[in-house]
Amino acid sequence: MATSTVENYLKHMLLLSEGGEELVSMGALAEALAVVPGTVTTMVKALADSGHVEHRPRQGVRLTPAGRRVALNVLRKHRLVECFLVNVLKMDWAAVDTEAEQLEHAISDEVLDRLDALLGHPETDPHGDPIPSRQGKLDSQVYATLATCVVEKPLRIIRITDQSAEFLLFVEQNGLLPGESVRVTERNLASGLVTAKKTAGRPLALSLAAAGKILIQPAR
Amino acid sequence: MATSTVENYLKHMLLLSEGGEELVSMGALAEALAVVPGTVTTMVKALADSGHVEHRPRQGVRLTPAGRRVALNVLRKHRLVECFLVNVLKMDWAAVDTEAEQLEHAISDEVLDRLDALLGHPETDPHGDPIPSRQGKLDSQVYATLATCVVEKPLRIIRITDQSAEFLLFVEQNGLLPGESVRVTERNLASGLVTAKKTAGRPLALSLAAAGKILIQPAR
DNA sequence: CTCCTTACTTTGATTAGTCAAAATAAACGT
DNA sequence: ACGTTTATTTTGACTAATCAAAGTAAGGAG
Ligand SMILES: [Mn+2]
Ligand SMILES: [Mn+2]
Ligand SMILES: [Mn+2]
Ligand SMILES: [Mn+2]
Repeated sequence: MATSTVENYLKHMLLLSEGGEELVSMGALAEALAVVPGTVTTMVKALADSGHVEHRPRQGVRLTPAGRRVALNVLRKHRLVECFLVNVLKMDWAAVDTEAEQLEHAISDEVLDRLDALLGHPETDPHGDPIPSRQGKLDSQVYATLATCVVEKPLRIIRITDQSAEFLLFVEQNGLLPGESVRVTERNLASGLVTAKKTAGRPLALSLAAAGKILIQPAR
Repeated sequence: MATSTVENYLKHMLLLSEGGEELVSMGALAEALAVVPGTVTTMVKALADSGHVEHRPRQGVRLTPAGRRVALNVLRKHRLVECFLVNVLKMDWAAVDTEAEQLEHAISDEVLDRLDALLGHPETDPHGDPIPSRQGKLDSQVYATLATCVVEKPLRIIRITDQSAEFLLFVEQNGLLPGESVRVTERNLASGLVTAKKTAGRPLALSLAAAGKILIQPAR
């Protein structure tokens, strides 16, 4: 069995390569895993030996099909656990990522399947992040964000791509949860400010950086 | 935070001293944890340094109040998780011990509290094992067993003190679950056989060793 | 009392995962 | 093209947890 350290390495590689086939840089991986770069080099060489990754020295690293399989399974556990914590245990959506970070390594495939059934086979977690299917298919659709969308068109919020408790709390308190309707009333590149407005609410100012973490779709 | 290894050592010390204040032998701990005795000696000395246990060289080891506190919290997690797996996820009661062995180290106190509420604050797990209270109180009542009880009196099954899947499966298939009514029709010390009979069922033969793992109470 | 058995402890080695700091390679700017 | 910056790799050391095997202490059996 893969240790939880190995599972974390593989999962973060998957997240950092977001669908595509690009190489993940050692630095980015070190940053994501909160370890020093030398540690990543060492671990990646071990993961290459065990056939989970392909290591291109001084360029980066890429998951093999075997490594991707493991990573998808861990990510599926992570996101289904988040669903469980929010929908069944009624926990705060800002707190569940930390919990799931541990639980993703502790639940068996058997428990995973039963959780999935209990929850009614959800396709996204509470943050709108897509849940890999049991067969290992992961939705990789690319969405616009509040920083890139057209102004004044009605939008639907799809996903929040920042798991930090602070940001999620901010999003929640301003009613920008996945599923909500919103539109951008103004975007000023010079000041770096975006103004968003819910159908029945006062305008809300966001930095471009923050707006870029809120994925949207044109309202149907 | 205590590592999961430390949590396992402390939990098993608690289980091996069953309520009382007796010293736990190093050999028994090694057996329970499936490690060699030398490993236990080393770990116990470290646990003594961290104030979790008191080590009497060549005699045994005992939990300090601090160590007992940790152990009770882990045991509470273990048994509540078992309840969840059986009552909510409908898993087989013979399989949940293995699952809980991992999960007991991965769930936070916050999740623990919410699970407890979801399950309606149960007092025992699916095997009849008492669940330590949030305040650290553990029921230490001593029960008779099918090997020690009086013959022909009506009994109620309270608890099964063997977590092995084989034994639990056997118990389940013969309807000896906690809560069921039963009586001992015969006990032969020479042959080491006990015969038990449910109100509406044919007689069942058990070894004294097996009968001793089934705790009972006189039916009310 | 002496020897033996048994449980326990010690010692030395191993594996997984990590960091600090030095070494190296590639890219980059002038 | 040359020196500089930056990312990556290497090296040496450390912690937690483990085992194998050798050493030691106590408690009987005679
Ligand atoms: Mn994790
Ligand atoms: Mn999420
Ligand atoms: Mn455990
Ligand atoms: Mn149990």
